[in-house]
Amino acid sequence: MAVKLTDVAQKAGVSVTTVSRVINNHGYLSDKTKHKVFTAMKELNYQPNSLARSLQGKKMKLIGLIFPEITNPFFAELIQDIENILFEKGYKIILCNAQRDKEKERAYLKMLLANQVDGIIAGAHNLGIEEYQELGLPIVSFDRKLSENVPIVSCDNYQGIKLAVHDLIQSGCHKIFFLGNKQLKGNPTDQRLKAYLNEAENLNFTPHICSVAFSDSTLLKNITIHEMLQNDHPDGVVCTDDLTAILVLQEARKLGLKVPEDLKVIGFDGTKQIQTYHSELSTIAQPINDIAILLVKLLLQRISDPNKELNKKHYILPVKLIKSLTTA
Amino acid sequence: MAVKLTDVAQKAGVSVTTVSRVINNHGYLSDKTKHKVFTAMKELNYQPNSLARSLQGKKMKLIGLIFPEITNPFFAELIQDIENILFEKGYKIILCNAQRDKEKERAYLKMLLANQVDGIIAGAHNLGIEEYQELGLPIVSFDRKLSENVPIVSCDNYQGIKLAVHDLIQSGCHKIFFLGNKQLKGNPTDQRLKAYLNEAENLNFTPHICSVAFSDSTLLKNITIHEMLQNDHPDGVVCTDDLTAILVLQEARKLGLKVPEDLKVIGFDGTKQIQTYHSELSTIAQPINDIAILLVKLLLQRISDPNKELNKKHYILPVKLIKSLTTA
DNA sequence: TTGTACGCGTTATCAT
DNA sequence: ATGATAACGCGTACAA
Repeated sequence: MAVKLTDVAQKAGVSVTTVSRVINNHGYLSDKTKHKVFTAMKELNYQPNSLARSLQGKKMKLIGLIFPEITNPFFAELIQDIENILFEKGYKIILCNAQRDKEKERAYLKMLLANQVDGIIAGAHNLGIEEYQELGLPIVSFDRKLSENVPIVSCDNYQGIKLAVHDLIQSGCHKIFFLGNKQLKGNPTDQRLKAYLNEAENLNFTPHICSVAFSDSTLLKNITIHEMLQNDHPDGVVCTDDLTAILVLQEARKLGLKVPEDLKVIGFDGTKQIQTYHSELSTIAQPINDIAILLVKLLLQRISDPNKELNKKHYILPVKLIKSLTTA
Repeated sequence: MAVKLTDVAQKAGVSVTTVSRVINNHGYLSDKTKHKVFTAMKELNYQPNSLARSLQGKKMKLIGLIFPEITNPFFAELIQDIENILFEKGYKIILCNAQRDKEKERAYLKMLLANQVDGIIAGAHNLGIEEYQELGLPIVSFDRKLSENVPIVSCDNYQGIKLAVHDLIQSGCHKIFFLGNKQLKGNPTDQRLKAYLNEAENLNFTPHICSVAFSDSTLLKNITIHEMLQNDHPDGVVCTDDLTAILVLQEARKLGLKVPEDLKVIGFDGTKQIQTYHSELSTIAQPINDIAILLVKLLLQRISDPNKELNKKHYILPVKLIKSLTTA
């Protein structure tokens, strides 16, 4: 059995109350007693039990993170940033890989509840609003609308795609395709398609939408992309994420299309990973670190004061165009 | 306050014991009672408190994962696989990003202890053996030697580099460089350099080692690679990870070197990510999923039977050559 | 078949 | 300045 308060108390020749006081720096204690207790703790390598502690109503300093996957560099970088910030503040994270699995997400929600997490940062949403609402836990959401009283953080999806379209137009494109999810679900990311359609109207070009779902397999995406390139001959493609943009580049190469001469491509996300290992790709960069900072800040606010009204429901962070070879 | 056992008991008109029995399916209960309890649970949306449960001696069903980073696709995929397998078995994970930070790793170790995790899968090791040993917790290690009684899982690092060298030789290389960590620390990954040196002797070529540390910045790596390519004119490079291999390809392109005509490159890891988005790269693939399966299996064994002697200390899993364009 | 009472490790309240 | 004890929510021996 692990070392506990009683052991330390016995070793130091004081009561458990005193030891608890020393640890939590409560009330008045003589330096002599403090010293005795500290040395006893060191000697026994004592580590307080968080569980027993939070049984008393203390915070677990534990945050649940729900994301669809961590192998996608965007999520990996976002999660890593969130983890770093939370660690600084003394919080640990339970990582939940919801994939596209309603049941898994539901199971994880239960687990987080059972583990008395202090709050949840949600980035995957296979589930409906209600299930999140009835948790009765502080939640913040990334890029998805969950409920009226859950604050949303997202980048400026509209402005992002607008920048992308303008970049392609300025680079001389005439037949610009939108490659991404077609279904609108009331989420901030819907703004991407909306921006594309609006700009098509403003800039007077015919919109073409090639639909690939985030959840499609790479193989399926490749086939869709191949057909688009071969049959429709776009000279510009706006992709709603960088990975899909890379697939377009690969398929283009296979078809003997020269980038950027025959075809220009622009992505979305702007992760360090892709910028380092595919530096040729033009993209719209999301401010990943700022998103992480804001998500954490809002969550900790809600944890410390759950009933305070939200100033804002939806926080939109600015994006940045990173121009590179694929739209040169 | 959250719903607790007493609330359910009251609602169902039975004692807490009965409710507890229903939940854990213990002893004999009348169907009528069961039914009453179940409906009460549903109505109150009751969720047992893991903390109180494990205070009382039950397992937390929580595993700590310590890795240096999650943005590296190799770790991301390994962690994702581990997470999936553990989830199936009813375990949750606390993710610890140790980076290259001794203090952070130490702090995390304490936290894991405080949170009563059932065990640890360790893949980052800035710390010495002792600190892991005195935890008194079931541990398994990936690719690093921690302690005599901590089982290690790793791929066949020796065979991997041997395959890589042979592939380059067969592709006609004469001046083959080893690009990776030069320092030997008694870990399984040391076998990579050893294999290179041995094969140089066996196959009768002069070994050239270009040293880059895993922790070097991309910029620094690029400079080192650039100098190697420009000054030493290798015609083949064995890299100890895929990401570094991609950097070599990029620097080669900048220098106008044609791959594979002027220069052949082979990587190590073989993640799905790199294979999908850099399918041109030849590499040595680690069996990531098998590693995950084995790590979990060994850990759960040690959790259920901590004192059982290890059959083996070091489990070595086979690697596979994936031949592609960069060594064509 | 069901209920009472105690213990898990910690903190808070009340005493001394 | 320090100690005794109840309470947190749950599981379980023991009792009924």
